[in-house]
Amino acid sequence: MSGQQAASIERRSGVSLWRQIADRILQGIAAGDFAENAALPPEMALAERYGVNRHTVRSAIAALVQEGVLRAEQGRGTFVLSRKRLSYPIGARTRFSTGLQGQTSERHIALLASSVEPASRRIADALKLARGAAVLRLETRGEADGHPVSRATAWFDARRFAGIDAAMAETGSVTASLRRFGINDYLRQSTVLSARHGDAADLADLDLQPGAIVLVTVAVNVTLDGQPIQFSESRFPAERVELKLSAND
Amino acid sequence: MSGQQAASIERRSGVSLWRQIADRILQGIAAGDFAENAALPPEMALAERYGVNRHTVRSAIAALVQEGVLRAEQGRGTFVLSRKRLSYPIGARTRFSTGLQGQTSERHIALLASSVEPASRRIADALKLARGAAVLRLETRGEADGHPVSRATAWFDARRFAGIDAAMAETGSVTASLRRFGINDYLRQSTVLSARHGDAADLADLDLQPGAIVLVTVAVNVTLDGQPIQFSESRFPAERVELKLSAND
DNA sequence: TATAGTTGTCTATATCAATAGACAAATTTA
DNA sequence: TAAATTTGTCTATTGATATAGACAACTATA
Repeated sequence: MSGQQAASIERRSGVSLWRQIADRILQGIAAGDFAENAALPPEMALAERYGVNRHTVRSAIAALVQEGVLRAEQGRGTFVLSRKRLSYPIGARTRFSTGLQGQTSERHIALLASSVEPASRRIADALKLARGAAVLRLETRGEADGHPVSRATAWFDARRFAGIDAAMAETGSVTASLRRFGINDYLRQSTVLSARHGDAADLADLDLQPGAIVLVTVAVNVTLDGQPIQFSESRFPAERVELKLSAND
Repeated sequence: MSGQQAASIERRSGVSLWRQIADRILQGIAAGDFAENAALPPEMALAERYGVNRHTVRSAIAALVQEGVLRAEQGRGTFVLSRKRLSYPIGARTRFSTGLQGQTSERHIALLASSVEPASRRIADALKLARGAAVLRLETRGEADGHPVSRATAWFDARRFAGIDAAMAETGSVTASLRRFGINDYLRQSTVLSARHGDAADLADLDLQPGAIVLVTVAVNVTLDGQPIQFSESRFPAERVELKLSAND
């Protein structure tokens, strides 16, 4: 809960104090401890609150200014720029574009790369294919109002969905692409969720700073009669996206 | 996906190289790149793989030995101790004990603290109470086979559920405690998921090292006719728990 | 227009993090 | 037994991190 954070700065943890303080400030903004568009407490006050030197606080602030979270103005103060976290709904009918409707004015899926490869055991099992069967792998990035909000790797049966990469590149939508293959509706069969630090590729693709956290979902989509059609792993930047799980639908 | 991690060690990120490499090794274990009970590659090989000095790898390994993830034996190698991630199911009927059945031999919820407080706007809204109405806050820790797997803060209507703290302390179960108040079944209405670095209190309660990631769920439970009875925020250690979202029930 | 409060810049010092090289100690293999 | 492999320990050097203090530059306010 907000306000519950005690003196939680850890030394000798392998994470520098300025990065820990930057993370705490981010949390504070997310929790509402630091209001948007308002001034942060002065550097000296923050230094006392966290039990560190003013210069250490300055390093944290400099990093957040660099990330576009804060704006510092000499003589006036340091201000919180407004940036709401997107709420990405996950349920039986999880759709990228539909899910973010109302929160963004524009969104689409960009195809970064695609390739055909033999199915690993994990993927073959999920798609109910023979091990080693050809699968089409799509590397995609979800973008909303020009900002990356997801980075996904998806696998399809290469025989059944030959050319879905071209469809994705053209339409920018999984739903629209599947429709070209006669699939007008599909359901999410399973979702497994975890979190970790983003790796270099994720950080680059999602425009994140080193140390940023990504939410990871591993999901299987099926047709209405339960036939698996898509296996995917998606990474979401935790600082910009939260996942809203819908119990029903 | 596993094996896809490139040279993702970032310098000058505020996160030390040895901590990043320790995290990478943890990921590698989770992803199956490093098999359990088997030897890790030699320190020199890891140093080359990650593009750092052998001593830096040694620092990472030392940290993981300290955390109980690895065991190093002079002359033989460094070995991965077995520790599977628990898979915690989240769905319409999310139950702590039932959900972990089959994965652990023993599990219960320990009551750390409880207090009565006026409902904040967020809690009043979720529980459909008047703002400032008395709510009972329970601080709990979920434990499985003696290891902490969750840390939750839950709020109940203090009038309707007076004494549920004592019931929790006695039964170690939310489901059993609610039964004493005439509630034999309940559903999860909503779950919102996010992730962050654990704060000091979380780290202490969940027995985590600084820098560890926690998965955070904010959920509302309701009776079968839709009456909200519980609002809760739970923190799960990402290195030990994954969340399995069930589409249906 | 002073004055107080705030961010920005500079110097200096101590500790941590990372690299480099050498060799010891223990284990496995030929 | 000898050689090769692997972890453990030591010294030394460099750069990043953190602390400390002083003062400049800028803004808002009395």
